[in-house]
Amino acid sequence: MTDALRSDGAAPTLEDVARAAGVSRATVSRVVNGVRNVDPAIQETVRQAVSVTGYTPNRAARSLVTRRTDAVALVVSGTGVEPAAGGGGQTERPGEGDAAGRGGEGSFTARVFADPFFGRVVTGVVDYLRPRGIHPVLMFAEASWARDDVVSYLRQGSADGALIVSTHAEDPLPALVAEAGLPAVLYARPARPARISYVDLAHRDGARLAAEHLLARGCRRIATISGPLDIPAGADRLAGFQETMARHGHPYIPVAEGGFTQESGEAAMERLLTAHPGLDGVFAGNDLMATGACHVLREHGRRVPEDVAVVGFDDSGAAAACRPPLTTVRQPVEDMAAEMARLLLDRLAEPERPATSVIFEPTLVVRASA
Amino acid sequence: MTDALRSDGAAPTLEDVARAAGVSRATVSRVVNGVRNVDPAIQETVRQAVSVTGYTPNRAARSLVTRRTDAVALVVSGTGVEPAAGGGGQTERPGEGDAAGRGGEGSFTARVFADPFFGRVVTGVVDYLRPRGIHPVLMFAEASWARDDVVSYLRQGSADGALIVSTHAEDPLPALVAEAGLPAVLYARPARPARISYVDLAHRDGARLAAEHLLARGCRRIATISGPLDIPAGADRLAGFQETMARHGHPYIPVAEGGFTQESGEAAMERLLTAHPGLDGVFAGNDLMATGACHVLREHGRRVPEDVAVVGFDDSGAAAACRPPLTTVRQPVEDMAAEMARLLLDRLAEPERPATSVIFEPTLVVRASA
DNA sequence: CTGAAAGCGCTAACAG
DNA sequence: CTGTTAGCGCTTTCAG
Repeated sequence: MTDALRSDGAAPTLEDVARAAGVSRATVSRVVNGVRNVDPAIQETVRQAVSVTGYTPNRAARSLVTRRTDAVALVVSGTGVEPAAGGGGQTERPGEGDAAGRGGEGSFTARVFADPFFGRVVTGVVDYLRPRGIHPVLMFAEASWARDDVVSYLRQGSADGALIVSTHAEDPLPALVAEAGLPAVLYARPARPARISYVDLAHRDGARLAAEHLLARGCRRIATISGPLDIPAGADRLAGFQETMARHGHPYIPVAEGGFTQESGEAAMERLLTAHPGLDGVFAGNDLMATGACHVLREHGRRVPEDVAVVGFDDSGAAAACRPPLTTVRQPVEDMAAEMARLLLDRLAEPERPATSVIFEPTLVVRASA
Repeated sequence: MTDALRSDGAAPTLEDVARAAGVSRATVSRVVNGVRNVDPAIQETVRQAVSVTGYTPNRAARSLVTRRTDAVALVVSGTGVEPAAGGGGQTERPGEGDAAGRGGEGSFTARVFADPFFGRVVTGVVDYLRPRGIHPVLMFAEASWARDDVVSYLRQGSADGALIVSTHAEDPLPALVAEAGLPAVLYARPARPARISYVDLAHRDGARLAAEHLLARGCRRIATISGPLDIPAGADRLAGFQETMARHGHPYIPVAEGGFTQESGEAAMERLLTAHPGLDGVFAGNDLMATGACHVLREHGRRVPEDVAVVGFDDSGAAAACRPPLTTVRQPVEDMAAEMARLLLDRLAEPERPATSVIFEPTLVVRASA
């Protein structure tokens, strides 16, 4: 277990082990890689030599010949968490100076992790990849230069493929990656179909669940706080909700658009309450906004769920942390992320495999808020 | 910009570019790497050839000779977020089967990201590393096998060094890495000093700020919800708080230990309230627990801050999201994480540089809760 | 079943 | 300033 047998400080190589074991590099390579057809006795000798020398295979050297890195890029792409600034994220690349790139509250990465959603994606991906010896490299692609980084990173062979969380419809990354023929899987259906696998949630079905629950509960003056409408998840949840409500005789539903943040949920709830003081039910596009709605409702003297019932979406940690705990539509993010990883690994093992998509069904989780 | 000039599907190599430009590989390498001493005219020719062939340097090949990967491991180590199970995280490595390692609510990775703290660390690290072309590889080291993975990952030269978030005092990883002589920087001072750099917060000073604020506000029946006492950050905050209170004539302070989660904060607050119904001030070891405390206080009819003042710690997103918004002690996590990254890069540039530590000073952020 | 030999694609002396 | 020449450490035919 020691790094002995080498005068210089350099790490021991196959050559060193071979010499120590009195065999050839090829043989050592075979036993290290568990290739069969090696005499058990020699196998043992080699193992000893490996442990005596403290040998560890050099990954760069191995990658060079196998053309595999056992790493995948986990990229968070234009997420719609971006501020409603003009342009389209085509900002300049930040300087390389000392003060540059220091993450204030406003940096893209900071905003990304402010939403529990991404932590769940990471969890699902990592838990699937880890037992398989694959390592995730974290990347963010909020601007043109960052997208180029992702593409060249993959083209350099620094990672075997990419897992892309791309919630924003206008995100150009999926197309870029697909055109370049790079192995990738998306979280969320791409705006324009491409030869690329993805996982997604049946958002409309989830919204239907929420609508039916509110209705079954006896709510009759229902409003909704939608997510950003330029994000498919936001738009689909709204559409599904309106659709179901219409089918049940409520063709018009007041809607206030939010930005998937608690703060925006609070603001939206304020607007809704001002315009419709008598409402008795609210469906929010995600749990963060639902939490904000609860706060505002209480501040205005409304009891939840007695006076106003509230249903969220996602079943993130925020749902259970809310007071009262939120009734919400569960999006199995961890499972979806794991599936995304599985699809990528399948594709890597079998490059010709056609692109596929897996759509998950949401479920209603009833807690105290509705 | 096209991948032309190569009959087979293989990626173009330096050789291809050299041929296209009518120069040697060495020259192409020079211009690609921006080495001076290359005739401007030839430089231009080469650049053209690069773009015509669609050349991208192969990272494995480059790493093999430079012995650099431009990647660092970002590892979350035994964090004390672990359940209070016996043993010491020496559990078996999970199977490699299909069902194994699928991240339920209970997996280590899931628990890690349930705390906003880690997202902030990632933010700080990524924002510092990105402009410098370094990529973070996410790793978790909650058990013995996982720690070995980290060590061998580094020894394989898969990453140039490690950024280790190790909050738990008993965590063996810092020592393992230090002994192996691998470049690394810690977030939080190691239990036993080692030749390894770290960043940390002056926890006691932060607790002092909280105590003084509560006192200045007029609170006289003060209690505290501490973090896990086997985590230095938890113990130090408690010690600092008690110390300051004692100095101000309050030698005895009721304390309930929590686990840095909202839920544990709720339970602790219940206990405190039962034993000391008349309390008028609470200092919680972090914002999550403070949020839980606020919930329980309200449920018990106490107004915050009128009846009971609450001070949190960290100034994480939870502080602003809480109703009322939390007065809290700010830990500049993003800055600390960036500094951690800076220390590592310095060390990589100058291997002989001695280990250093940087201690950050907390500040009080006054909001509505106290 | 084992060894010899040929590279993978790139950088870095060292000559010229 | 540019080209030639060695490898970096490993896997993988191909012989034996």
